[in-house]
Amino acid sequence: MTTFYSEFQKVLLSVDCIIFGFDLSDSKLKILIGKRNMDPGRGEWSLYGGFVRGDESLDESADRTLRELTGMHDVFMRQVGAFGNLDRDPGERVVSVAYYALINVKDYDEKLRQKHGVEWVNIEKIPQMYSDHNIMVSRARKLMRQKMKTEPVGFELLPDLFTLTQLQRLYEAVGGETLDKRNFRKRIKEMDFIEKTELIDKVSSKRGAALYRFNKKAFTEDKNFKL
Amino acid sequence: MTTFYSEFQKVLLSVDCIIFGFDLSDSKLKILIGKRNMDPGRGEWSLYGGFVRGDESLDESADRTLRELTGMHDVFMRQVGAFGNLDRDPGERVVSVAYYALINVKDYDEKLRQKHGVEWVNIEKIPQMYSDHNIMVSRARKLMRQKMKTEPVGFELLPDLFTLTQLQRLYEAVGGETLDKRNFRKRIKEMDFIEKTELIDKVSSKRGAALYRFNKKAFTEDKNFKL
DNA sequence: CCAAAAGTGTTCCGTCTACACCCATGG
DNA sequence: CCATGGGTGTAGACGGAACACTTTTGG
Repeated sequence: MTTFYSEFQKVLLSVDCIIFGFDLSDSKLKILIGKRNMDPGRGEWSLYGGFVRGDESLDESADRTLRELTGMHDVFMRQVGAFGNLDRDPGERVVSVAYYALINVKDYDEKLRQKHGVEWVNIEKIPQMYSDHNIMVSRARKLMRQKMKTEPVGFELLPDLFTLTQLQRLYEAVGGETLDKRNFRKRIKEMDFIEKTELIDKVSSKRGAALYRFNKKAFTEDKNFKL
Repeated sequence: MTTFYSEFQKVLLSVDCIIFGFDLSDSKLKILIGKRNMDPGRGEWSLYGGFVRGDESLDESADRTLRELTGMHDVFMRQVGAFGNLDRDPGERVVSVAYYALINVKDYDEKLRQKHGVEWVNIEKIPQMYSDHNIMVSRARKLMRQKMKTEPVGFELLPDLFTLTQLQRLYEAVGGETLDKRNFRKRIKEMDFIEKTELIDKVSSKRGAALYRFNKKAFTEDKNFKL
């Protein structure tokens, strides 16, 4: 390979994933973190991450890392940014590119989760983490909240079929404030791409709640979203 | 130095700067670009950039790069993101972190500009550029627009003293739509941190226009912005 | 029979938008 | 004296926020 820039120093590149999930049982937004099992920083809480290979783009590396952890593919992911302070890694210099992902918790194989030693932690109760990971999380959260408000990505955090109350609880968890039920439902009704099905969910309530579905196809043609 | 991760491949890191300026003479938003003077891609239009040194953080590297080009410091800069597609650099692999900056055009020494061979180009008329630089610009522009709407950073693009018409033209250029003069001024009047001075600008009009100033101190105490 | 969640409209208020004329001055 | 940009207020439309009761059914 031709080398044009040989006089410059190279650095190690890693990706770190902020994996958001929505816990339907307690209506809390959570992320996956675990105890670091390598030096430096062994034993500290940490995001799941890995090094970027020479044969993959940053996005591909993030995809692969997430797949390693969860076995899932075609997951909604967005870059948070690059983190490159000199002191961010006590060993040698590592620049890390953070990504956030939105996954449906129920699609995540519990076995895999345990194997990797990660757990779902309430976004409001994230412990002190390794290096700059807390900063990554707060930046990711801000971006994710912004995205959720302006684009229909919240459905990535829910099952294919969901009740309106579940959807509302999700938006409440993300926005950090309770919402008015009637106003919320009024807005939903105006979005044709959120379709009511004939199915009834009898788990979460005695009376039963209508199940809804996000029609991605209908959205691309439609295009008006605001929550 | 202790080496923890020696088995992983390292990559070259660069920063690229999207430098926004507002041209008061034609009320257009512009960025600084030049013809690339190194291989690969010699002669193609390109953002100004440079490689990250081993002894500086990413933010510091972006600062330094901007200072090299403009001689300016304490400039408003924000990271756009990391760009790391495999094919983005025809030579060897280079991952680039893009930053955007907002500068007051008149603070930029014309001699320095010519020395570096860069010019101000209307944001609406950016030519095809080297590698993924066009993508960087469009991403930067989106972030910058968002920032301008929600935080008082537009003043970075103007002289310390400015007329309301200049401010309005700036927001029109950024938003891509003309604004109503009376509504615009009404909003300004509600922001106490935009202070009217006793000074009159006689350059841009015969009658003369009041000059305003952004009071940064008053803002941090105040905190309500919406344009 | 009652606890618990689902479902459903209307009114009010504040915000945003549209809109037109007089003023001051340099040339 | 007129062309040019500076400066000012109001009314109507619209969208967002507040708000309470009935329904269904499992236990």
